[in-house]
Amino acid sequence: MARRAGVSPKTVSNVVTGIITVTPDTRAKVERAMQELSYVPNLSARSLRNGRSGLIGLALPDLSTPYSAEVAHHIVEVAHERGWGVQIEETGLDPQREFELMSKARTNIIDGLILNPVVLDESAVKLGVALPPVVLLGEVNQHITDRVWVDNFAAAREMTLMLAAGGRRRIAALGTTDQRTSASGQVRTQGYRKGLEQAGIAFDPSLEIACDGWHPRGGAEALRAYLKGHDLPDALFCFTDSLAIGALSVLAGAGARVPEDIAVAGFDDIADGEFANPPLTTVSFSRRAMAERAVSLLTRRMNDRGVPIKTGTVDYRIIPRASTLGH
Amino acid sequence: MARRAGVSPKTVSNVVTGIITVTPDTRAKVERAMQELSYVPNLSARSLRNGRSGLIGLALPDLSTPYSAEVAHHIVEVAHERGWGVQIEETGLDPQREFELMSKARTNIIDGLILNPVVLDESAVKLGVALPPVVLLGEVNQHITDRVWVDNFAAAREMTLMLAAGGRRRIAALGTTDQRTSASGQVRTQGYRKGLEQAGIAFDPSLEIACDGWHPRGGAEALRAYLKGHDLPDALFCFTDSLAIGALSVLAGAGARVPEDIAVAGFDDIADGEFANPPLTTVSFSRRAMAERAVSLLTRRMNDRGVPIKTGTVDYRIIPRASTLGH
DNA sequence: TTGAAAGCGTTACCAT
DNA sequence: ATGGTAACGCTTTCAA
Repeated sequence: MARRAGVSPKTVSNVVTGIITVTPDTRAKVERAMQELSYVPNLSARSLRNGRSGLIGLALPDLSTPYSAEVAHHIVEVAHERGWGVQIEETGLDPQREFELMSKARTNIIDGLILNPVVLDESAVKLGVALPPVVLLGEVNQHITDRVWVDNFAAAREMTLMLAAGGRRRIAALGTTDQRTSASGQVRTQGYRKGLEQAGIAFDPSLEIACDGWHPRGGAEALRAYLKGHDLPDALFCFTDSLAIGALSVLAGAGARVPEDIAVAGFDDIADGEFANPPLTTVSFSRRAMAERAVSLLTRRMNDRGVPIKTGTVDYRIIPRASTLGH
Repeated sequence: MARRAGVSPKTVSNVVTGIITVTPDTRAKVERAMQELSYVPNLSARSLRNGRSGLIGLALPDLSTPYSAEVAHHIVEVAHERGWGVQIEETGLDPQREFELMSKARTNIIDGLILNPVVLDESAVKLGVALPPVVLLGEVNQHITDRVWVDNFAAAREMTLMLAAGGRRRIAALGTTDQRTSASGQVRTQGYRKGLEQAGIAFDPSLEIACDGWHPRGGAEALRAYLKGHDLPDALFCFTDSLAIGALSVLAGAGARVPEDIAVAGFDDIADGEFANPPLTTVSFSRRAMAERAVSLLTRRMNDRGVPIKTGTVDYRIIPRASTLGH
């Protein structure tokens, strides 16, 4: 009780929050007392009292991947600028975990949740009858809460068309998945197929290479196995920069020249892609913009739960680098 | 007040915490009531009452770097296994921010803090008179609180010796810094110098390449500038894998062959290093072990603030890969 | 084994 | 402009 050390019981509150008018005299007295006692307000009490903790949750599949790390970085940064703290959770690949987090959001330790679902399709979200303020990040087949997304379909299609325009015909895709495994993966697969169609290239299912996880190792192992039984394609569209880094490693080991023998493209524009060998052509979009939209939408919904559902779109653009240039 | 919906006012507490003996009958009644009301305990209230929030803070310089991301991933994972939530903060390169966070820890929203300082030397920590439970991560020149570290000096020395043993004589270091900029950087610099000495190689200050930030871009720019005014060294010890990735990119652009013309080594063993082109020799240590030690030490201190200061050591080992093999 | 009451530190409301 | 009082939801202490 810092209040004992000076004057009043709750005038201190006025001073701390600084909203109500306080006599300079009193304010000074209180401030001195606070200093002497090195007073810090108790956030738990404040949170209990006014129902807001000042914390938002951020749930990502796997924090250790460069893409997630960049997302987390920007969310934390933006949240901090607006006075919010961020509690981080990892969902792994477990949809159950995603559901748990939405419940936890109701325990009043966090005021809202930014969720980057992997597997979450309509069914999983619907379960949450009384949803806390939630903003979904990325490609999700549902429209029952706010979300921020990038048009993965269009981007994948455009990238495929660009590869075709460069004279490539046997364009393989690395990282294809079904809907249950990854919403983004499925959408990118569809965009890739549409791109082939629009380029007038016959669809060849043997050019779709599935893999186990969207990290370099998964990409490397899948491609290595693939090359044992197939000829080298003349282009490889990796659904993630991380996959592409794994693929480049395998191609270098196999003596395939990039981009002369095979063009390689990625998706996400992670920081390391520019410094890959060769530098990686990719789909880029602003993480910062994504974070700003997400936090804005969340703030908006936290202020008024009944506000209509809104979707924020983040623009993308293709960045051509050496990994696909020339032929 | 879930309690109204059944029986008792605080028997519900007993049921929830599950510690005290409760009649199966009553327990069932309460549990049913909880279900019906979809009751969730209010963590803020609990936290206010018993002085613990169940949250720990994790403060890292920059979450978007692969190294920090991996550390965060493991800390979150370990903390979660032990029932803790993790609030993430970024300190940037701002020592002021590090100090702020220690104060915030006293604000009762987090029970303890794991801090990975960049700049924090003795002076900065000393200021915190009433330190919250804090565990420091990494190389820090102070011993006034618990910490978990890797012997950067020995590792850097050993790596330098290994490069020398491979026949390299003009061994450059990329990422050297002074003490104010980075504690780890300075210690690695000293280990590098010691390694040269032990290998009988004369110290050549022109082979120490400073750079702006430990990310690929910083490494690339510093090395590119360096090569304009200097001959190619025959080895390059990068103080971070990220720096090495930037360096490899520049070397490839300059037509230098790795490892034939120049050996390149890194530090940290980030996931992407294995898939660099060529695969990167590096200093490896277990992030998981680091996280476990850190959380253990923190838990220990949170349970008893007066316990003696303890230091956890995480072993390292050098992983030779293609970037330094042969000559 | 369970109930009643007090109090954790804050802020909102009402009174002064 | 300031003080008093109550209440947020939980757990601990004491009593039944």
